[in-house]
Amino acid sequence: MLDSTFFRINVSETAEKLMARGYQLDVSLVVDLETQRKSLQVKTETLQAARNARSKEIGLAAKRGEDITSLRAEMNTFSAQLNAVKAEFETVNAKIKDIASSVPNLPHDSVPIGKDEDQNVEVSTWGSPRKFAFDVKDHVDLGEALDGLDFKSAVKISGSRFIVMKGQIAKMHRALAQYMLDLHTQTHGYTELYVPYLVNAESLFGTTQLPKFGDDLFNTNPATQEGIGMSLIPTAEVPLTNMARDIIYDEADLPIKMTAHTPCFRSEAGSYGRDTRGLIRQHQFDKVEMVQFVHPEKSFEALEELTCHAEQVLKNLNLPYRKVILCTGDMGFAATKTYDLEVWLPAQNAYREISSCSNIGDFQARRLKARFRPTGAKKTEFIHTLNGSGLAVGRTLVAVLENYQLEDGRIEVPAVLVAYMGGLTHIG
RNA sequence: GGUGGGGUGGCCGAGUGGCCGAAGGCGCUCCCCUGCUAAGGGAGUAUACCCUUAUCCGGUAUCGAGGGUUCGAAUCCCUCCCUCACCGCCA
Repeated sequence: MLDSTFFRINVSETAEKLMARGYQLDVSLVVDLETQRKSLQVKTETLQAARNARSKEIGLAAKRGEDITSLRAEMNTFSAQLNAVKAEFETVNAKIKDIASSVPNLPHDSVPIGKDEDQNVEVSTWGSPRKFAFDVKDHVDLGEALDGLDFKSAVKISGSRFIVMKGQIAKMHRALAQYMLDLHTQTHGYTELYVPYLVNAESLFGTTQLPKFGDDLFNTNPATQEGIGMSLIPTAEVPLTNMARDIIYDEADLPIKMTAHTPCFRSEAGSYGRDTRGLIRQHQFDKVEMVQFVHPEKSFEALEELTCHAEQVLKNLNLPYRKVILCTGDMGFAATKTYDLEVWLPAQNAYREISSCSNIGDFQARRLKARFRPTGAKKTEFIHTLNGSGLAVGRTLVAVLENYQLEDGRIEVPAVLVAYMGGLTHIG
């Protein structure tokens, strides 16, 4: 959610920036509603002040034993008037909130203008794709041959876009997550959290999955009269970032760095037919997520740092990757700036997204009421939130299988994982 | 799942219709006093929004959430959420 002053004072500038993202803001509507809101609020509060004063008088009169029936009657008509104005005020407010919560964040000035992913800009590449002296297999063929990936059983049990992993491949999947957590907690300074996988609607609103992106979620049955049950988390960003909801931190508490390994559940509505083969796009996948709460002046610095933490995993696994900065048209709803890390997949002969690291600025914090008090200051300020995958575990497994495959179909275990695999150096 | 008790400021805790944004205590901040320490005295100490060039002042809202009754609700009524205790069940 953007600050309301963006809609009052800098409307045209705001609209222009949103245009770069492909969002058209109805400027005159916004200005009109804001003007109405302002005058209705003043009106309402003035009437409320009058009502409070009169009520007090009635109380005193009654105490003196005076007759108050006429005063009461007078107040009844007054209240009717107040309620009418109040209702109008609330209607306008609701409209503004609707608009405000569907407007995406403003891109940072350093973000390239562009329409879609084709206009993303490569920042750097690391490592060079290995040359294979044989025909490479993709992770599906490799995993099935090793009896480690069982798509058939998953379809039977749940449906498409699910996986059953077995044996050493299941173990490697676990090893990858463990390794990532250890790296982030032991050398990158994150605190490990274990969090709920089912979250309520307030949390989803706070991290901006709601109200716009509810279709991407798996929901439990409506549990309340409002019809909103709990939802399976699409990413650990939701529980982690909501840790800050309704909190006022001391300035000295910042930065706060958290990581968690969780499954993620996505309905993948609207991606029918894309990545239908293999583990790339699943309804359920594991991810190690990093989240930071930082001082507003430090958030872009923190984005660089957080992205490096994700890169470090790829480097330590010796997986070639490239880093791209997303253009305005390809960024997520809440982000001010996003780096994607794309890992090399030999079988696809392409780089594929394996991590996405974003600075959200104060966009989530405003919804979350996540604030800090600058040392010595009276007023609170919104913190900035950041999140990034470090990394998507399933896709990392894919990358390891494909990049570490041997001609005979066995998989070499990356050096840093050997200890996590009980000393095993090869699978198969 | 059953029965009963609760949700009030950073924390504890008083408050059953107006004088309550809220006593008192703790904590914290500042000041005074005191060789040091300890003790003592005084003042201050929620959040958001509105008004305001800004500050001060002032206004509005918030006592778990939402709705209702009333001229007026922390206080009465309804619904929901959370929590504690005991019982049952149980990874």
